[in-house]
Amino acid sequence: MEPKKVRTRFAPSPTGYMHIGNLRTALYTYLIAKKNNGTFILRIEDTDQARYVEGAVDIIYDTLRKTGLIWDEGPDIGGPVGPYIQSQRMGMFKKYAEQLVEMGHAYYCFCDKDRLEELHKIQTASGMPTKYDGHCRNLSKEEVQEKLAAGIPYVIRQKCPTEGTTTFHDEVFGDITVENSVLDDQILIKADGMPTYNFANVVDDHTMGITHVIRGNEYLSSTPKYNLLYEAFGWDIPVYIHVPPVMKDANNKLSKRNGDASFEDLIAKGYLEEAVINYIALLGWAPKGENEIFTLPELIQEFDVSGISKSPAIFDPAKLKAINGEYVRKLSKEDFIRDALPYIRQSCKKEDLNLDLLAELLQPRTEVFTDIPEQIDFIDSLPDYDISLYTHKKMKTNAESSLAVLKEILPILEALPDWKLDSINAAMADLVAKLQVKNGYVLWPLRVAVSGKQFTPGGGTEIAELLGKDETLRRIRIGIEKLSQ
RNA sequence: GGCCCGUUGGUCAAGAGGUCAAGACACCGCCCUUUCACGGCGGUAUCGCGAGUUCGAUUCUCGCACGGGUCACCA
Repeated sequence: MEPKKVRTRFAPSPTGYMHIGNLRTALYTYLIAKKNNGTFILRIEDTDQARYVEGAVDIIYDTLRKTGLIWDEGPDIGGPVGPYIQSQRMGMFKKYAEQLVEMGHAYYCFCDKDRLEELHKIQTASGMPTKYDGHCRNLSKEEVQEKLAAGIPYVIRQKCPTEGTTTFHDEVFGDITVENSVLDDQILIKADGMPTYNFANVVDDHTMGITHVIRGNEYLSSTPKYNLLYEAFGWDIPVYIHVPPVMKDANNKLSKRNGDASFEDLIAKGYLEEAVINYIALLGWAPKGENEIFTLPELIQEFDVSGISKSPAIFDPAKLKAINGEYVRKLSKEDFIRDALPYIRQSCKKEDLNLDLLAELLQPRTEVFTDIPEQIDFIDSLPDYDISLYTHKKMKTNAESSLAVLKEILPILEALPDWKLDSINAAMADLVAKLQVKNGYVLWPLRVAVSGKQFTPGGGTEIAELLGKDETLRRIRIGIEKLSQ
């Protein structure tokens, strides 16, 4: 039998932000489609008007576009099985539900909310499982007609078998079997005539030809009921791929409510889209080989459902940072400068800044762009430092030796005709040779004097070039003054 | 509480009935080096517990513990 062309769908609710778990689901959904030369579909599930948020759909579009998860069919571009916005598909569901009633797989229920609440209370109090008690399950056709005619509000419920078991297969979790007796006769069509999510989802997935359903494993427990629906209609059951949640810590999911970072937040914090995608791919999925750094096209090659983990994965900011660092280092110098400039300007306003040189110093030392401002906060003005910085055991320097060295350096640099890194380096090398000391004996005091810091991107000579001759000399004089006191 | 699912280092995780139980991040040490970082080399650290099957279980089975999910006219 010719296998059906793979069609997957990402079906988010427009809630106003894209959280990491959701984005990962979108990624896996995309990868499974592309891996199989299939179609990746975007469907917006906006039927909960109460939760509707202005602009939320745009956030979904933006995020998917920025991360490269480009959909082949969707609300904005259409496709053969539209509409792709659930609220525009409302007309079709009731007729499917009525068909189910006729076939004996669903029934009208006239129970009002008070009765249901009462039932729930009793069941909870007596420790019984809370489920619909089947009150309207066996109404005769006449009774139903009568109530319908009388205009009594009703819902349509799924008629689940009460005996036996239902088994379904999941690509991640394997075969799962449940007792039919625990299945609730869930509502398919609400009193307002609209479908519940559970029903709409099944009908939408089928009518859109979805072959692989990728979703969070919180849906694992409702899957048997979905399958009963597919079977009742005689539809093909999709391949299920349930993915475990992304956690903040051992006990809590990553969520906006806990104040955890959304995709947008991470980008705002200076992370690169590619790095975020690469990292979240690794959260709950392991590649076959030892490499962990993959671009999106490489992920398509590498991804395999068998590598998806069954257990939850804790989001580790340290690892994300490390991976981001890899991507920052891979950037071309031009791209690095473009992305880093706003962060550079946060703490360095100097006009005639040698961006080229600064970028070379900064790029290997930057894991996240937000590291940058603090690294270069000494450029605009010399920090007020303590002379203890001049003491470095390994360099064999102290305040006294540094003072002597700075006094040697000052006239040499004052006399230096062209202020270029090479000539500064050469001048310092000459001094080192003349004094017959180690490089650091001369260069450590220089760095401290020009930066006022212990750790800087690049060494004293690079900083000297960056600062320019006048400022460098000024700072060396300040150093001499500090050390002379 | 019923049902379902899960449990390999601090984190992500590979793994197979017999392995010195991969790799990455983090951490530590060394090298490189004018500091830090980058890069290179090395190190510490893991199979939840108890039975059973077996010559041998981390791997298979069953209990237990712990954690998660689900039990809406929400999605």
